[in-house]
Amino acid sequence: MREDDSNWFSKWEEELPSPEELMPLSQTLITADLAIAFDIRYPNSPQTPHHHQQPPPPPPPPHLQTPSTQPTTNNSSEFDSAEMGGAGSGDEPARTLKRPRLVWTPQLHKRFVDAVAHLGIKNAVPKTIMQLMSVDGLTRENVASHLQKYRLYLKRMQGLSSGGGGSGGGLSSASDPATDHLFASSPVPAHFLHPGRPNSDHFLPFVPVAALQQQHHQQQMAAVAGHPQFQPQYRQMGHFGSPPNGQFEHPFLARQSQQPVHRVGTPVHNPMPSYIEDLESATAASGRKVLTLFPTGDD
DNA sequence: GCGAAAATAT
DNA sequence: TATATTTTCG
Repeated sequence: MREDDSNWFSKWEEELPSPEELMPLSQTLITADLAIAFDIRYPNSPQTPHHHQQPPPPPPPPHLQTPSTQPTTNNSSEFDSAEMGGAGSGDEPARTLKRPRLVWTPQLHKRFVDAVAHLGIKNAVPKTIMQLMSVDGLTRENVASHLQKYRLYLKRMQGLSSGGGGSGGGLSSASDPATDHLFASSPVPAHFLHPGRPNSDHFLPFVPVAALQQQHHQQQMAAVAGHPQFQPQYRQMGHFGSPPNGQFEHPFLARQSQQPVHRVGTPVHNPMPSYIEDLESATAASGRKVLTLFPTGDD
């Protein structure tokens, strides 16, 4: 079991989205103007057949919440510069803006579950979970509300699996596809369901120091427009054992196609994805625009 | 700061 | 309409 401890983090690390995954997000932070100014050009994804071209200039200014209506007219709205005169600085938006709706993607949720599992249901409270998750941009409120839902989900599961046994890998049909899509995407630690059964599990060795220490620095959240959903960037805590001054900040590199799930009458074969653990979803073809977060002063 | 409920957006 | 996420209240 000790080995497990040492391994869990490694495994965890591996699960973390590769830089590539995060890249696209960073790109969005750069506005066209800015990019031009800096002579930066993103190797944007291959031209999608026929779709609305990627939004022109993703509004850099941390504003957000694009009205998700009308994907066709990607005209962004008129938010942006000009609007907050009282901000004092004027150009740099204060961190007083409202954050965009957080989208709990399977990955995020997985992290959440992991954190909760590692903490043990007992210590799994919003603040702690949030810290353990080390997800930039995630707020305690976000976690709290998700936790609320998650608990509800667990409760439901208990009820359904209580009488019968669902032992043996046979996942009972406790989860409604429509009800808990997200939750179903990540395995629920068995112990969660048995509070009254101190099995071998909770004893969380230690938590990454990096995760606990308050790093009030510049954290940025990225936003994606189009189908991508809001994906908070995991804080850079990869190696806490690394040199104290090991500050590798790779701004933005190149990243290309992620995996646009174009399921729009495209001649793509659906090999019956047995189980996608990356993204799924797409909430609706309406085209949810996404959100962007920005430096939160505190956390 | 936590948890639950209400409110709101999608 | 139902669901997801946020905001408010105890």
